[in-house]
Amino acid sequence: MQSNYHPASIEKQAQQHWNDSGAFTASETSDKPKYYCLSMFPYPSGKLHMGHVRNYTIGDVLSRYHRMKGYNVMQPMGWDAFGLPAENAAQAHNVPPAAWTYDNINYMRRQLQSLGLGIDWSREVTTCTPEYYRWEQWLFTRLFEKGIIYKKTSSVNWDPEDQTVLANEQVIDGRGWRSGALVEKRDIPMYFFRITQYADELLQDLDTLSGWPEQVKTMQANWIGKSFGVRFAFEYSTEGGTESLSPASGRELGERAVADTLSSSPSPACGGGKKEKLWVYTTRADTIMGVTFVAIAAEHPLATLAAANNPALAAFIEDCKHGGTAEADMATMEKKGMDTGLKVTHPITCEQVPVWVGNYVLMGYGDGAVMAVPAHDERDFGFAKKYDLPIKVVIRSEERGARSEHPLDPQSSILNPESAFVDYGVCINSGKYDGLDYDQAVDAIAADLTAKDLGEKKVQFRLRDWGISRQRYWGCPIPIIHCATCGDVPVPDDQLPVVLPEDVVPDGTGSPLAKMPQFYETTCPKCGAAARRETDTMDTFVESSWYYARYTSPDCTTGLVDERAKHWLPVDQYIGGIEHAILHLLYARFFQKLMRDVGVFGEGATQNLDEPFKNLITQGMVIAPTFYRIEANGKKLWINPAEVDVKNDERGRPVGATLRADGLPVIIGGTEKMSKSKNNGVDPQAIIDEYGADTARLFMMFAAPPEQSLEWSDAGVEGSFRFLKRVWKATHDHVEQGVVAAYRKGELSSAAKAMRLQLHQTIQKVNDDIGRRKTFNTAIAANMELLNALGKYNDPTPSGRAVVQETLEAIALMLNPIVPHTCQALWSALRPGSDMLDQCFPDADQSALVQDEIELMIQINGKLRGSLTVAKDATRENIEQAALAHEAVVKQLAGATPTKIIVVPNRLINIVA
RNA sequence: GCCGGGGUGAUGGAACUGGUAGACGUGCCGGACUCAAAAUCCGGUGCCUGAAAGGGCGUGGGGGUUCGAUUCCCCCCCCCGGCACCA
Repeated sequence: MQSNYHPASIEKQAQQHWNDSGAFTASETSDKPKYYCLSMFPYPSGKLHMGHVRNYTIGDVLSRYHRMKGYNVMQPMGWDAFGLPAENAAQAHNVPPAAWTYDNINYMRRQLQSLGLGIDWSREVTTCTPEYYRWEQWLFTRLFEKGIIYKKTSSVNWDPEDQTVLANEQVIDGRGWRSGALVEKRDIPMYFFRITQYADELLQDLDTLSGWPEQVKTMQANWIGKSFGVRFAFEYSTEGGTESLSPASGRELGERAVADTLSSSPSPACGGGKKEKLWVYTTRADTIMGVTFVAIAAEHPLATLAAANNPALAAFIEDCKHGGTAEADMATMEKKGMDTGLKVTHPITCEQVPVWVGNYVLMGYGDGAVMAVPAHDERDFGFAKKYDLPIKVVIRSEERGARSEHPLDPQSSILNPESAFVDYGVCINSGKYDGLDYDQAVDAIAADLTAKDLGEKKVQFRLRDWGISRQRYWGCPIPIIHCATCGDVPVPDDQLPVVLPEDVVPDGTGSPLAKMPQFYETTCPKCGAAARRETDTMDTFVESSWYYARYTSPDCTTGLVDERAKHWLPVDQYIGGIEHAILHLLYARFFQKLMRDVGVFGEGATQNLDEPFKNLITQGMVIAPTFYRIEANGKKLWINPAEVDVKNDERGRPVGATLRADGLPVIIGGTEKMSKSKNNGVDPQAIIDEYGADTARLFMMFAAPPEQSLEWSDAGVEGSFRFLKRVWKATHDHVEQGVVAAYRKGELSSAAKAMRLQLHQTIQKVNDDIGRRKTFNTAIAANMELLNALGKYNDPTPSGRAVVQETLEAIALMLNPIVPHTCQALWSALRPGSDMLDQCFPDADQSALVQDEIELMIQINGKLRGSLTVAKDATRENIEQAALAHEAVVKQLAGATPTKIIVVPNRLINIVA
């Protein structure tokens, strides 16, 4: 064994050995229980970043731990290879996205391999290859035929200068990121996945995911947003103009045709005559008597109607079309509105209520119109204040006589309301509903609306259908052919895949495929006439929604997956960034259900295949300090931490920083997510080259638990490297002393017994930390403590050395999932001729854990005053007596009699005086 | 704006079910080794007070429940993630 720790040669040798032995090739024929461990696959952006290293190290630690626990482990890897960055890079470097992407993949694969991950590379999938996306297209055609995929128009960000559709990310302060032109909303036809049809199942099945973090389930449940409310209509008479409300202007309404949103029917409700209906949805029907206006979206057909003879309104509606489509922008922008001049009839009071257009009303949610109750809704309140609309209070706080702190509550003595009273309470100023609580009022009002045929209780979801059409080149072609006579025809199986040409360099204007007759000119599969192929591609979220299934059958040419899917699915452990908590994870869950229902997994194979991911870890970000200088033009010049020296004061506090190149000061910024824009990224490759992959892995696992953000620290990396050197040296020094024989029971000194007690306590803790808690940082800390204790334990006798051997072997085994190269070598030294790949993870020796005495803390009035060592089986009386006789207790009590003594077994005694 | 998460020494973090706050690492201080430095090893290190023993304070801020609160409840501040076309 070499006396010094040389990671470069150790790691090369270990990786060679793992490759040669095919150690990580997963087989379906093993008789061990399966463990499918999946990390979110990377986008091939160029090179690995620290977030990847963290993600894949967590996956590898769990894979190797379970392998050592007797599982048949499958850990695959692949590439989420379609996407926008490839098109941007293509434009910047004049190289086709395909070539750029494949180059990146080849470079990043080598980087991943140098991390020593136990990956089955024979299962690698790349989403931009026809072998992969062929099955995505196949599934698309099946879903299209089932009606799960449908077409409707939807709003996109339109850059009028570049004549192209922009992603939300490409819209900055309402302008196109390249052109700087004001972005407009534009309605175009798109294909949608009917995810709302699965809303209830997606919500309910969250309860079955006991291995998911609560926060992720909460976020998904809120995203799906099931609400119980009332959908009802305000009526109004039309004096001409309804004929302009053709169904076509009801685009965006999705399932409900405009005829339903603005339906005509004779109504007996408030006066006779032919009436139109303006539908709204509310979860607060109990406040219906407080409605003082109705707000509709700018795109609402009624707004279009009202604007026909109203140029000011038309201009306002036009103005609402500027700005991006992102919900965060919509929700944070200034609330603006304009009176349409139209009045509608309140369905209960029959009063006339004004209709306003509000820029905050979303056309894509519900009916695109809302009832406004300024007294009891914050947004309506602000709007009413701004435009001086009436505020009618119809709810007071529930407890009679209780003094509310809200000025809008009649029971309050406070005046000048500055916010709405949004709590639930009891109806007032509401005629026959006075005195009813929320549930009673909603029941009564819904019943009255139903009787008038003007509404009913309704369950509504916040979740919207998933639009997947993208007017981009570098994506999976949508397998549809447009025929003048046959309509939208799905591409037949024998014509799949629709291959994306790979030699295209997009120019940033419009969609390249739409300019390529050789791509879009085709014939209709049904009638044979000349037809046009769809030139939109799919949202790249589609590829990442089913890749986990393809890993089970990566080479299958007869279907999306074959029978191997049933062996491996569901994924036992999924690991990825918290930023995917909603969209990706919801889409993947949706796809699992789609594939199940299409029969991808075979007939009668639905058991256990409702959900794709049994256990989930959402890892935090990798963050690092930032440094910058203010340039002459006032802009910040960000400087990489690697080029900066930080000065600390005598207590270690940073007091300043200088640029190494010129020795002049730089400004210390905040600690933020590693990014190109802040130039605070640390290249994993540099760390691997300098310290080895194991040091990088160890630091990543030690610096923070997986779910928290992880702060990069060069000194911390040094510390991890130091620890590996200490383990190496301890093993080396021991092995150099020669072979040891096993000790016999009963011959151990008390120091040796204490050493073994700590060893087996550590083994127990590490099993719990890795297996149950997934807190690798505390597992590593426990091993550090153990090594520190071993350094102090110095027993050169044969039995003493046997305990050292036992401890060093256990340390190598326990650290193996985290630093596998080093432990592979340590094991060879400790057990010549034996292979770490064949070893099991250690279990604690229960007999070593037996203790005769325990230490109890003594508190007086909850304050720590001393401690007491008692026999393990001491009675409560014995403990109390011993505590009362304790020197510190006698002194503190000063003769007083305790009123109460609390004894918490194995922990403490609290004497209350 | 809405949804979710976080805030503990100089610093990354630990304290798992309400029971010893600060494990382990980093930094810093002191010592050993060295001509010297680096590396390595040993000791110390929450703050205030005290010669010491000890005492007081202390988990973003304010309040509450409890014998006992970093942990549970209410209000507030700040930071981060997501918001449907970044992945």
